Amino acid sequence: MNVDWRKSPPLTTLRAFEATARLGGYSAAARALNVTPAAIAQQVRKLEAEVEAALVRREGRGLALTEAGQQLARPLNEAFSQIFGAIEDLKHQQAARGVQVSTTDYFANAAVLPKLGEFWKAHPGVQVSFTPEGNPQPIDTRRFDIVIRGAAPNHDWGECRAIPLLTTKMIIAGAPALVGSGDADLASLPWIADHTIGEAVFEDMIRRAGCDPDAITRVDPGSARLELEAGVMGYGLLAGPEIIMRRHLKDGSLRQVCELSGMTGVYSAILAKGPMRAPVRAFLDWLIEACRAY
Amino acid sequence: MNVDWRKSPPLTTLRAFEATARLGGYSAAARALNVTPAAIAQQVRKLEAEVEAALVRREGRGLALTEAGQQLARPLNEAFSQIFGAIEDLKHQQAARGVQVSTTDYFANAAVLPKLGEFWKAHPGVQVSFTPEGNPQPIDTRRFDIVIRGAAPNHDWGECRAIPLLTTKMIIAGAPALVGSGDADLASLPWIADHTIGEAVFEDMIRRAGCDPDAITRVDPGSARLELEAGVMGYGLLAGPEIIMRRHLKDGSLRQVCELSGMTGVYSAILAKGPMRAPVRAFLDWLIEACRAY
DNA sequence: TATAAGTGATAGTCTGTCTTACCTAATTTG
DNA sequence: CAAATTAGGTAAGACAGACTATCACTTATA
Repeated sequence: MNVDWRKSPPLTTLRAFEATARLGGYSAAARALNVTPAAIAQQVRKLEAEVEAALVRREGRGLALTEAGQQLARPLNEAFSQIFGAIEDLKHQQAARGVQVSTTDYFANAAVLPKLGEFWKAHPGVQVSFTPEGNPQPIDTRRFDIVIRGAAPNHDWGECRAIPLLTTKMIIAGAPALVGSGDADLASLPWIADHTIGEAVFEDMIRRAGCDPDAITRVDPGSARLELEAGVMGYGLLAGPEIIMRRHLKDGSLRQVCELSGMTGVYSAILAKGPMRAPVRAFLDWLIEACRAY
Repeated sequence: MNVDWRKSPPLTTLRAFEATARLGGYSAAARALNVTPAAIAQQVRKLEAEVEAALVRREGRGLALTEAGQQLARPLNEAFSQIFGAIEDLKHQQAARGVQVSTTDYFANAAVLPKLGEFWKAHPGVQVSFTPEGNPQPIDTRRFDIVIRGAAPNHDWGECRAIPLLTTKMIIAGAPALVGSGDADLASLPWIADHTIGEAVFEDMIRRAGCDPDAITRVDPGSARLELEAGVMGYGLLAGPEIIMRRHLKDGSLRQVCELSGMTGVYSAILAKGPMRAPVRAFLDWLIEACRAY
């Protein structure tokens, strides 16, 4: 139906009257709407002036509806119930839907999963679904509430909000068996075609390490998810963010060859602009806090 | 259904979104609600924050609804249509209902009916129903929109609004055949038991005329409606407002004996407090103007 | 009769909506 | 292809309308 609000009374007056009719008095309506009875009385009088009819009549200590009042009260009650119901449905639905997170495998393994138990404990009701994707994969903020990606500090995320989670050095590392204990001759060793941070960044790193991207031997394990494992197994050098190799550096399965000075990676949470659902905010807050520790 | 408005978004945001969804954009919605597009955009964003979901998405030059938006738009549209319809129904019904007027017979005959044609002409759509009642008859502002009654200027109308229509002298008059051409001996003549202004006032008038209400001869024509006619026919003296006898004074069928100085009658329109329907206001305005001429 | 609970009325405060102004993006038109 | 038009985005300030506070008054209930 075509509704022309220009010749309709303010909605607040309708709401006040509806509550008055439903609850049987100004005082009760005032409590329900969290205002003073005087406010309700004013609104109802205003509505009466608008429709040019008496809607309530004083009766003893309370109020009674006039015929016109009863006639108006029923549809108003139904309509407001419908509105309220629609809002509630949407809200619940939003709150119930878990948090959809897209991460790079390695970042999830290195930084998120180890601490995720804490989040489960703190927010038992919130379901978080991870979808590991390659770092260069396009960012779909329609499907995902949060997309975690690594990039250079000055990366332009376009339309989206980007919240920096942690900064990591970029390093070159390899299995001890490959790189030995001292300085290694990087140009002579094979490189794992590390895709964790993107191809362009990878080539930049190789140049910064003093090698020619086109001249080196590249080893591609076939899947991005196997690159780190391939590095640990000694199939080649790994170039990438320190954070994703940290565990292996610690337990000795990888050894850092050099640090690419003047180069840092930033992992950010990418979100669509606009409102944020409560569970998303909860997870994001936790994520920011969790990453601060690294 | 029990609606708790304390955890529901402001209705203005819902109205703004509903219009946006129905009309397909902020600009169109703004035109419909008679505000600027910026106002609509703000309201919709506020609603999005409230329900924690994106409702609209920019698409080219215009907008498109998200899934959540579509889900919310349908019930809102229905509900607002219902509200709007209920208001419209009530308003039309109010406007269509004619004006119910209760008058005293004589006042209607003397002051209202002669000019009523003007009102018909000026307001062809408005139906006015007159219910002649005796002046002392109780005033029922529930059944009547306007009650016209005569009384002393200081009369207390209680709960109601009283709008003075015209002031009239109180006089004593009789048929020429009864009172002759000079001064008449009032005490010796019969009096019509004039009820047009009320019994108490009638007795007061007789005293003011120098007679004892208990000593005079009273002629009661049986019905208040016949009193004036009885006076014209010479059955007795009439005491009452000048206005209701004026026509007869003019055409010579009645002759004024004396004027009760210090006594005036006021005919007033009595209305219930509260809002006034448009046709009622129209008639009242006309009535006030019409009475000013007397 | 006292007390509590409700409505009626009004003046002043204040919150929230709206406007203004300027911007960018996408379409249409000369 | 540039100019014009139409749409939405954002921020600051103006303004209206809703609300509060407080009075008086009425009607139930103990």
